[in-house]
Formats: sequence, C-alpha cells, structure tokens
Amino acid sequence: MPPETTNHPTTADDRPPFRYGAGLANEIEARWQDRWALDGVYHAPNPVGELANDSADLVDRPKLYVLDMFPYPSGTGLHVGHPLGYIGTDVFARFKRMTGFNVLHVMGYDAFGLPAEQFAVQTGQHPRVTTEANIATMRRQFRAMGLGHDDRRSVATTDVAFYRWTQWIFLQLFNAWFDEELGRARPIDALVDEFEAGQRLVVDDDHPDGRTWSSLSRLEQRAVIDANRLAYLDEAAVNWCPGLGTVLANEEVTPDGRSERGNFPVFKRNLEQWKLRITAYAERLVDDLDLIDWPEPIKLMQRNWIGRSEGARVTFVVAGRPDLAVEVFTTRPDTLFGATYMVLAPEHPLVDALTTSSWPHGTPASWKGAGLTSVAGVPSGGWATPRAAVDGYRAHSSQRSDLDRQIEAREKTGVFTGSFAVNPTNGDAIPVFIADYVLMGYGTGAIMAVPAHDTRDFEFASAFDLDVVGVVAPPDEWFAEHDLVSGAPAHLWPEAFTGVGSATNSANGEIELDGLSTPEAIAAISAWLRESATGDIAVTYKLRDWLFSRQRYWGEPFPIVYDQDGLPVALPESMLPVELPDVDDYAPTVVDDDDQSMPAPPLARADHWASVTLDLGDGPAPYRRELNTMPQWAGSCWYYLRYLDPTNDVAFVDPQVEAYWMQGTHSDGTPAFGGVDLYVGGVEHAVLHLLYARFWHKVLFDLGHVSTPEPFQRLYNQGYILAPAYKDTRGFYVEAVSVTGDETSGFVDADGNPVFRESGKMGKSLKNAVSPEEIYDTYGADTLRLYEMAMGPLDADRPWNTRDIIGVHRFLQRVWRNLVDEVTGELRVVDDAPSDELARLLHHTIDGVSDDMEGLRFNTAVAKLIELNNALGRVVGDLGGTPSVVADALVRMLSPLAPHIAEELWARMGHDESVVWAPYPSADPALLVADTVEIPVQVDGKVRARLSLPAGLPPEEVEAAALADEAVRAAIGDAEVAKVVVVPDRIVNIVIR
RNA sequence: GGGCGCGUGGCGGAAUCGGCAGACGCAGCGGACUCAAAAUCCGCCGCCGAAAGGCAUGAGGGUUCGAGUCCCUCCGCGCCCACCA
Repeated sequence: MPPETTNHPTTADDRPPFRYGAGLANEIEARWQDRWALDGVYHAPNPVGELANDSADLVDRPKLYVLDMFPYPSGTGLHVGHPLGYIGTDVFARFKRMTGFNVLHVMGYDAFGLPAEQFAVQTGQHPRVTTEANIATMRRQFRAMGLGHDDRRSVATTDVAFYRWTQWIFLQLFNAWFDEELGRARPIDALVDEFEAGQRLVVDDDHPDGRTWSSLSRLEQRAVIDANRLAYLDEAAVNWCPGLGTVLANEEVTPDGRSERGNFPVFKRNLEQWKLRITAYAERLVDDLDLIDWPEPIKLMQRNWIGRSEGARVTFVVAGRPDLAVEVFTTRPDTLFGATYMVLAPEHPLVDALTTSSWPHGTPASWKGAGLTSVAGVPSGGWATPRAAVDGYRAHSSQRSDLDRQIEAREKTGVFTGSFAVNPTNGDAIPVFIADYVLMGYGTGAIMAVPAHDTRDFEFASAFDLDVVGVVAPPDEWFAEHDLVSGAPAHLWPEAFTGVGSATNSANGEIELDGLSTPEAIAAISAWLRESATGDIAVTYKLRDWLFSRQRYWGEPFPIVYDQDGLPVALPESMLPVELPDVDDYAPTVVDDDDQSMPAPPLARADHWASVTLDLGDGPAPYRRELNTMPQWAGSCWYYLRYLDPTNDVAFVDPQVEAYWMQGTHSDGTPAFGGVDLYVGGVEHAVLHLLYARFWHKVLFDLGHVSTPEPFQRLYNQGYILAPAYKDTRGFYVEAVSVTGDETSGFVDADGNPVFRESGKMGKSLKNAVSPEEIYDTYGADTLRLYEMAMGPLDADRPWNTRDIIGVHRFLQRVWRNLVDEVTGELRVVDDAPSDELARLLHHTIDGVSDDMEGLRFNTAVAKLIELNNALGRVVGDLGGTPSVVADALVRMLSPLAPHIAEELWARMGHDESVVWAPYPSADPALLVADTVEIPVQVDGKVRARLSLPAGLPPEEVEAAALADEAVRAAIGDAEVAKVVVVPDRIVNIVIR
C-alpha cells in the first residue's frame, strides 16, 4: 500500500456534509415516497361511489385524464428505456395538477400473455404466481421513480374482478348486430323483433328474394341470428402457427409469413374460430380519425391498414352459362373496355362451377400449366383437363405459406378454367383463370384483368400470352421514356401504363368514354354500369374481421358454452366470471409438422370444467365450454375505462363516473370532445391495440355504455431509448457492459475477442439494457427523471449516454446549493426582492417553461430552468441567499420534473402541504415586455451592427438609427441604398445596389 | 416496389410564424482552489484565418430584402405497408 495516499482524507470526507449527491438524494427520495403513499397525494376523487370519499374540492376542478400504455409485467424488470413515456406523462400530470386540474393518472398491467405461460410450462408454477410477483416488482420500480399514480385504481387484466368485465363486454358484442342502415350496432333482440314483425326478410345466397322468419326452423333461425352477431363463429382460413400452438390475427403475422412473436412459420388452416366484426366499423374507424388529435403518421397507418378503396363492382356473365356470373371489384372501372381476361382466387367458390370438363379447342399449353416450374406435379405439356389443372394448382397454392410466395419473387402463375366470360362493354369472350396473385380475402376474390393498365395483370398477360389492349392514352413523355413513338399500340409497350390520361378505344352503342379524362371516364362508366344493371359504384376495405380465438391457457375464458346442437350459447351475466380452471399442464399442443397439425387448446385438459350441467332457463342440461381463450389484446381494449371505477362490482364503470372523466369540458367551460385527454405510448401499437380499442369503444358507444365516440382524444408517441450494442464475429450480441475498448483501438468482449458496435433499441434482445438501480446508486431517481426528460424531445428516439447524466445532476446540485448551505444545511433564502434583471429572467422562465410543459417539450423546459439557476448562482453569493420569490417559483417549476428534491426544498422553506398541489407560478406580463431591444442591422443579409433601441420605436426612427450607425455606414460604403426592410423590434436589412 | 418522416459542431440537441444558426448539456482546452488528485468554481469552445474577414444547417438549384425553416432534383438514414385489383 503506498503510504502517502493513506495520510489524506478520502473523497467522501472532503465533501460538504449537505451537498446534494447520491446519498442525500436517496434519503430524500425514500422519505418522500413513503410520505406520498401515506398521504395518498395522488388520489384523484370520483364524483360518486367508493372513490368519492375525500378531497371534495378537487372533483369540482376540470378533469384531465393522462394515460400510459400499460406494460406487460416482465420478469426481468425495467431498464432505463422503459419508463421514458411514463416519466413524461408523470411530469405532465404533475404540471396539470398544479395548474388546476383534477388529474387522473394510473398504472395497470397487461398481464395475460405468453412469457408467464411459457415460464409455467417450464416450471409447472401457475402463471398467476409469476405474474403477481412480476407486478409487485414493477410497482416497486415505478414507486422508486417517483411516479405519481393513484394506486387505488391500479388493475391487472388477469384479475378475476377485471376479466369478469372483459367477458361482459364480449357478451355485449355477442348480443349485438350491426345495423347497416343506421350505421351502428344495436342489441340482437332488436333484429329478432324486426324479423318476427316481418319488417325484415331473411336474405341469403339461396334465397335472394328473402324468406319470412316464421318459415325458418328453430335451428335455421339461430343460424341466421348467430351469423349477424358482432362476435360470431366462422369457419375460415386462419393463420395457424404450429410453433406457438395457436392461431393468430392477421395483424400478428409478419409480411414474410411468420409470427410477430417468436418468428415461427404460419400456415393457412380452415378452422371454426371466434371473430369480431370490426369490418362493420371500417368506415367509421376511418372517418372518425378526423375527430381526434393524433400524429398524422399514425392516422395514416390506420387508414392504410383499413385500406378504403373507392371503385365499382362489375358483373361478368359466363359465356354460354347465363346462370353463372362473376362479380369483380375494380378501382379503375374506366379501363373496363381493356379487360381481356379474368382471374379468380384459387379458393373462390365459383371455381368449381367454372371448371369445364375438357380444354376448349386451341387452348395454349401454357394455360394448361405447362412450364409452371415452381408447381410440383405438372405433367409436361400441362394437365390433361381443366379439372386436373384446377385441382393441381389449388393443391399447390394451399400448401404454400406466405413466406414461399415471398421467396418466389412474385412470379405470376395460374391455370385456365376452361370458361370464358363476357366483357359487358364490348361483348368479347375473355378467358377466366385462377391465380394466386388474386386474394380471396380482398374485394370479391375475383378481378377483371386489364393488362395494359395494371402492372400485375401485365406480368400475367406476358407470361400467358394474353391480349393487351390500351384504353387510356399515356402522355407523349411516357412514350418517349419507353423509346416508343407516341400512340404506339399497347401490345408493344414494355410495361403497363398505370397513370391517368384520356380514355381511348372505349365506346359501344350506349356509352362513349373516348377523350374523357380518367375521373370523368370513371364517373361516366359508373353511371352506365348502374343504368345497364351490370354493376355499381362500391367501396372496399382491406381490413378483415378480427380473429379472436387463441389456443392458450393464460387468457380470458369465453363466457360461452355449446349446447347439444353444437351451437354457441352466451352465459347470463349472473354466471360471470367464468374463471380459468386449474390444469396440470399449461402447454399448448406444439407441433412442428405443418401438414397435419391442428390447434388443441390447453383448457381441453380441464375435463371437469369443460363439461358442465347448467340451467340456462330451460332446465338443467349438459353443455360443453368454449376451450379457446381471448387474445392478449382483449384486456387492453378497455382497461382505461376500468381505471375510472375499478372497484365497481355492479357495472364495468358507473355512468356518472364515466361521464365525469370521459366527457370533459375545457378550462373555459366549453364542452370538450372528451375521451382520454392524453395517451402516451410507443408507435408499435399504431394499428393493433389502437385499432382494436377504438373498435370496442365504438361498440360500447353504440350500445349506450360509454358517452364518447372515440376513446383517446390526443395520442402522443414517445421515442425509444437507443444504446450501443455489440456483436461478435459470429453475429451474436454480447453483453454491452462487458465490452471494453474504443472506436480507434476497436472493441473487445470480456475474453478479449473483437466485437463490433452498432446502435439499437435498448433491451434484453440486444443485451444493452441499463438498469435504473445503477443510476439511482450514482445519482438518485430525480437525476434519472431529469436526464430522460432533458436528453431530447419526448417523441424522438435518442441514444442513451450514461456519461451525459452528470450534467443534469450538477444542475440539481446547484439548485440545492443556491437554496441550502452545503456546510450547515441551513436554508439560504432571503426576503430581499430580486434585481430587476433577475425578476425579468424569472418571469421569462416561468412563461417559457409553462409553454414548454403544456407542449410536452420537457427538454427545452429543463434548459430554461438551468439558465435561470445559473443566473441565480452568479448573484446568490452577493445577495447572501436566494430571494424568496425566486426560490418559491423555482421549486414549484422544478417539482413536476424532480419531485423529491422539490418536495424537500418546499418543506425546508416552511410549507406543511405538499408541493404536488401547489399552484404553478404564473408570469407577470409587465415583466415580459422589455423596454429596450437589441436589433441586428444587416447589410445585404449580413449582420454588421447591433443597435440597442427602445422597444416599439417607429420603423422610420429605427431605419434612421441604423443608417446613422458607423459600422453600417462603413459596410454600405459608396453603394446606393436600394431598400430598407424594418421588422419592428426584430431586425433591419439594408439592401444596397 | 409504394407511402411517410428525418439529415444542424467531436456528441445529445436548440432555433415554436421565413428574421442574430449552434440555447442547454456532455466531451475537450485553459485557469482558481489543493502538497496532490477528486469534487467544486471561473473562462474558452462550428470550420478556415495571425487578424480583418470569409465559409458554414447532407449535395445542387430556385423563390425571397432575408431560407436550417418554403419549392424542385439528387444522395443518405429511419419507419410503415407490400400481388389490396
């Protein structure tokens, strides 16, 4: 041991005893967190009910609902990237409390889901046990951050008392139908009444003219009703993921045909599953985006996902088969004259009827499948009959996953059905194909193909040697770009012309489009379609109904049983909740053989639970329960409503409570649109959660259970925290904390092997997480909060840099030192008034910071507070302390951002009441207007002088002063002054010639 | 392939309505204090230049008295969607 060093005091002993550092911060923070919990300072009262007990004055304030997207309680706890949005909403909620609002701010847990179930599968421990332990850990972590939540209202979607109401909402969907005429959901009983009263006939494909209700059998009546419900069973192609042992919603499948979670391959299977009729709301889900204050990119993503297209439906009669007709959807009905063939999806129901027994004379070999190298089992020269071709091609396309389709780079394949259809505009007989580039799930599952004006049709026509007829004249430039003479016929074109132009080649005895612009031609042909009864304008959506069944254990059971006819029956409300039964094995049946595997839900193992005898009104009878569970999205569709009234056991939310929190008024008393006032979360929920939740909310609105058409008035997407991540030479991530080295010498892992730096979203998968505890140990929670708010705009991704944290820590240290003597611990606040200069800075700061807080610009708010504090630090020594009015305002302004240190200073300044509800300071307008302004003078755009002039000076006098300035005159020199631009109190620009 | 967004010092970022580019912080440099170091405090800190001055917001062009901000072309990065008829 070197003797010299031991003779000197250690670092810690040298520091003043009352300097703000990690030790003092940790002590202050723990103390105030206890006190806040004890006093319930974050409790927001309800107008009525159990939570209406205290703080009656608060409920008279305007309400403000600040909501976070609630987390999944993961077992690994939080890292510093998680709470960015939570700190942001907390700062905002605290700010708004101080400006006079009754602020609702709650945290809950989206606790159903795969990790707990997978852990249960591995350990045999009930997922509820792990889930509750994880929730307890997260609660502790949120508390340590000083987040001001009303803990009385916290819920987890796995609470039986919560999912009882999730089941209840499912019953609302089950017991409702969508009235297309009124454009809204109504109770299913109303539909039955209309049928019974004869106001409505039962129309289906077999009975296009309708049947009376009484002519149906009891089972037929039930089938009709069931088919109309918003929650219905449907046998349909679903996304079966053997790797996860469950089916998935379209939204949960990635574009390359794999599961979003786990990245397992996904296959199409026909299964009977619950679906929710979200498509009925497609139009309102698009239209009502105009009502809400969301980022435009998110609205755009929702619009794209819903995928509204305007166009026309056109009926093509099959040649020689007047009984058979195929309906197509097109967005370009103006190109109808150019339709030279048709394509049906392989799964289209009319394919069998269209498939002829033998190839028509002269059918090219390629139409019979010859040359389809990617299709297995094609005889050379093609299949012998259309039947064989259709069967062979269908077998091929049903076995291909979406992934395969992707790999094949969109090579166009298909076979001829043997049938021809009649183009209604010109009477041409055009061949009908099946091809997998036409999707059953969109439009009508059939298209008219216009190869001259559609890229995909052009590719198909090229491969199958089909006619290309141009019916929209491209501009001359288009021909020039393609090295064609203007007006060259379409069969010479190297690609389709998909733009707009003037119609050509489009006339028959009844209609002539030639010369019309594309929009005019669309209008004209649409009118003709309607008059000639061959079609009509139509709107189509990409959105599909929401697949709502999952073959999992850890989810909400459906409140549904099946009777002896195998038909679903809703359990009465009195039988809710349907609790999850215990099982001895939580594993879903996971099979990796994609050919034969079928989903098998774990609840099938709970024999005693699955088969029950119930009295549902007709005496005791045997039923079997629905064995699927709901997807994880279910709870998140409505949790924000349960926060309002979490203890209510007679309703999912009391209507008066719902009205208080959801139907706001603006602070000036005018009615606000309502809903959650601010909803903050990650952009990854742009379509899934946010679309599903809007859908449920609209159903609840239609049925009279909530009072606003939209749930979330203002949405804000916080950014992600990025951090350096390191990959080894094999491409695997290594723990970032173990990496040493730098950019110039290179990075190495713990064993000295070279690794390579990249940047990515902080988290477990990139092994670059930083735990909040590390930061608390060095600086405290207030510093962490402040750093996260100061490092950049809330909605931007930003790199985590531990080195930078010291900056905001020093700021807190200096605030503390300006108000508290570091040696004695005594308050350094004096009664003297601040100088005029300091007072002006203070009020400018108040004004700017208030504005920034309102706009969620916390980074610039922090910068302004630092400026004020730095200015204060320069004079505090001369004054012998901080002027009390400055200290008071500074602590109030600091408190939303760094609540613990602010609360401690507030108490030391002699306040008994918490700073949480103290009013936010307001700026004195008299101190915001300067009496002198500095005006830069430019000559030809370059600043040559700065004049200090009285504010509000008339432009002529400013101009005179500018022209009189020596430096300005020197810059002008001999040149002639052409023009002088004076922007009052801002700038002068002298233009010379 | 389509759509949307973003490019500002060594780094994170600021400039809210077209009006002094680089607030605030980190890093760096110099100084005070100290036997010394840490901590703390003070000062400097876009680039070129000794200075005067010139040049600078991805590149190029345009509009304007004036452009980081508006328009056009290109380059780079990010996100979303992707055979959607």
